Amino acid sequence: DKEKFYCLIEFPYPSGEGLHVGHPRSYTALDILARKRRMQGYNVLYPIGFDAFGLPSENYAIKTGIHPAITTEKNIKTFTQQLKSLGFSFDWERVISTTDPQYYKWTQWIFLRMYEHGLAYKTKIPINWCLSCKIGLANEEVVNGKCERCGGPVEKREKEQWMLKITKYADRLIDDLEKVDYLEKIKTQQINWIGRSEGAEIRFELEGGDDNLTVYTTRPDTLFGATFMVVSPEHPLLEKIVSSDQAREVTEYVKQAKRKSDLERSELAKEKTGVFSGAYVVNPVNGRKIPIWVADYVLMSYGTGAIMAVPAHDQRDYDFAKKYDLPIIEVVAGGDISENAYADIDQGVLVNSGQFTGLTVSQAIIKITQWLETQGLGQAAVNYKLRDWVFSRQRYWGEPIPMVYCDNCKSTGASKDGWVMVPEKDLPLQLPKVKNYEPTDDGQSPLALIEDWVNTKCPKCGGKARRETDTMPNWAGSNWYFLRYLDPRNNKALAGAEKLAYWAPVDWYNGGMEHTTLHLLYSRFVYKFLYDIGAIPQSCGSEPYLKRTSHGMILGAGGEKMSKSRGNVVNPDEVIKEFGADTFRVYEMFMGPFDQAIPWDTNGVVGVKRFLERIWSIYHGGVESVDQADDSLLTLIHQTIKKVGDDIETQDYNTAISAMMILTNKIIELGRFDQEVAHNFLLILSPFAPHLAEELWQEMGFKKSISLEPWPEYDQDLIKEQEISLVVQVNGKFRDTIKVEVGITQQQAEKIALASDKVANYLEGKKIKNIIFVPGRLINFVI
RNA sequence: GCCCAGGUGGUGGAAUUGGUAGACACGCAGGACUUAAAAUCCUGUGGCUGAAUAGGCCGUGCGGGUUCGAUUCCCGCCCUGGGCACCA
Repeated sequence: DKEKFYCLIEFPYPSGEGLHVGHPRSYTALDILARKRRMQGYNVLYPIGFDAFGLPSENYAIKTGIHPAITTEKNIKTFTQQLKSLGFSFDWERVISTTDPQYYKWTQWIFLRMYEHGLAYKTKIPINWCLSCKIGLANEEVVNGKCERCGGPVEKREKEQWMLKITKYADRLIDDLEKVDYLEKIKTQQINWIGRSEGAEIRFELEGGDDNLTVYTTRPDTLFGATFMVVSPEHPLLEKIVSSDQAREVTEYVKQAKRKSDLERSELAKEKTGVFSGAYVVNPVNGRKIPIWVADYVLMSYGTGAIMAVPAHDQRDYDFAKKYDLPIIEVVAGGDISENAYADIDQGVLVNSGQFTGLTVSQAIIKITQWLETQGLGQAAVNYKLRDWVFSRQRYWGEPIPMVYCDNCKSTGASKDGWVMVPEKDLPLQLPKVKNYEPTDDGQSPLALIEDWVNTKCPKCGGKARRETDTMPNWAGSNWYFLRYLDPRNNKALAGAEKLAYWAPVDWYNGGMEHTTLHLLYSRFVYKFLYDIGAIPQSCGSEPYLKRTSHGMILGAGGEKMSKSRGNVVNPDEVIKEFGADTFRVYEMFMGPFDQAIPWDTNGVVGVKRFLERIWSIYHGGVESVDQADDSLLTLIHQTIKKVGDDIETQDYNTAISAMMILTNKIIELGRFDQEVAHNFLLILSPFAPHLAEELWQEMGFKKSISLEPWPEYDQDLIKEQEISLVVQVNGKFRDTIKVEVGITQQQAEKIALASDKVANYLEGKKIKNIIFVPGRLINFVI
């Protein structure tokens, strides 16, 4: 009947390098919170697990021939031992690994439900293809447009991939942010990533052909200013419309674009490139003939892959028009288009726009869209930056996608596209053993070579069928892991309804800012889907995480990212061995503001070590233990209880520790303390330095663990200061402070302030024009 | 190029409904203890000036602005970190 509190950290990928000093930053922070919440009487869940599918294990297997499962098991053991040495209060009974078939059974189950609901589909999309290795590459493996393994050229190649329709949830992923308590910057990043925009789709007739070209624009009001059209090099109509005399040039340009990575395409943004296709469209509003260009700054993945270029009112179009000497027609007055495009939408009036001339931009957007609709030339449309999620990988070390392809079912119509689901009773579809972990020459996963696995019976018609050989990305398992913790051994469901109803959603989730747009968004999507199909009880609500905070990265000593190649990696085991687990924990919390990146500094660890040793000595006769210590210490301990408690809630761990250092220094300065101070200090210290606090607690004669004691309350009356020092300024410059009673009035303050010699010096012979009094803060004489 | 953060002493940082800039810690300097060193303890420590723990001036990335008063708010830049899919 205790109130539940579910706090969560992002579970680690158990890499071969072992625990990084960055991992414990987040784990310690929420361990402090978990311990405080337990002391406050909550039923706390603080679980840990391993996100163990992934590229590094697979690459290691390719290099050494050691099965990824073996590597993974070994790495998990190392991580477990390292995590345990830091004294985190994780629930070790609930440990999960995404590579466990009993776990990924449910990852596969979720995929099947998505397929059933039309959210999983196959389509052709471009992937990175290494021309010499003849395999598909992850973005991360493409470095400066070259293959990371062989250094050879990489190009884009179309490949059939499973996709998840996250775009269907785009609006809800934005709107529901109102229901949750995330750091504002996290919400902003997500909203910008989803990138909802409203505009119009407009059809342009191709000159001398039956086809038409549809563009998406957020500025339909500038339609009269469209002087050319740009299609992306991947546009499906391009081949058809290109004129014979431009064909060679266009083909060459498309080939070049294929070689460029997306990063390159964006880095070369300053100098725009493009070629004329030789074809024209007709502007529906004025019948003007408009040339069609091809340029790689237009992406097939956004909108329709084609834009109407309005150089007068879009800077990129402007640059392009200047470079290729294309006409620039002003249709919104208010700017100076001789220098730059005029893109302000809040002011400006239409010119050169026929019947729409004279309208404001916002009026024109509505009127022109309406006009397009009545003419059958286009309609209002919403677009998102967010794209559907590519869900398949041509890799071995991932969850097999539980789908079977059956020609027979396709021909009979039993399956529209030939794909048939593996029945739930056959899950988990286990990853078979292979001899070779390399993808095949034609870019298929290594699973494709295992004939007796690939060839199977169709679950629907019993005929010959072939299994899908792609596997899922590493995000598949990490999207829902927080639900499995609630019921980790359940083999009837991903988690039982009662357990879900009790524990879900997560109350506080902390993770890296780098996961804001991928993991965090993907997992919100998956959770919403599970909620929609009733796999999660209604009472849990439609958001997985009520609160989301983020920690900054820990960098190497020089402020650079820690990496093997830079040789600036700090091994947590060595720090723990030399300084102890509590020092390690407290240092990581003390080193700087929790949400910001910060360089590691071994010198700083020394200060924390001294702090903890001073505490030890206080409790070992270093100061006198008296019946009742000074009032000033009593005030300070209560102020510290408040400060530490508040700071844990706002994640200002560094100032909480600083407050405890101040308390320590005060006790040493006084040379004495009493039982009340001694007890309370250990209680508030215990979440930060659990080993030390527990040891001292036991030495004081307590039998029960300090972690089971209640969190101390502070006394409101005791923390109030009776006297304050009021700042006296003359013309805004600090001149003196005066000791005054808390509730002093302006008249009294003026009197005391004017009596000060220092102040009088500055006021002598001057006329006081104004006096500003801020109660409890300052008094300022303006002369 | 786009989105999100950040820039304060020798170093990590503290302080924001606008109100004493530099808490706490590291480092450094001086001292105590020691045969000596380490550890520990004490004192000092933003810069310039000054005999001064008297006073003065300067000082929170840069340039402007608002204000009695700006690290904090506004405008324009520069630099660093995280993310990226040129988002029309």
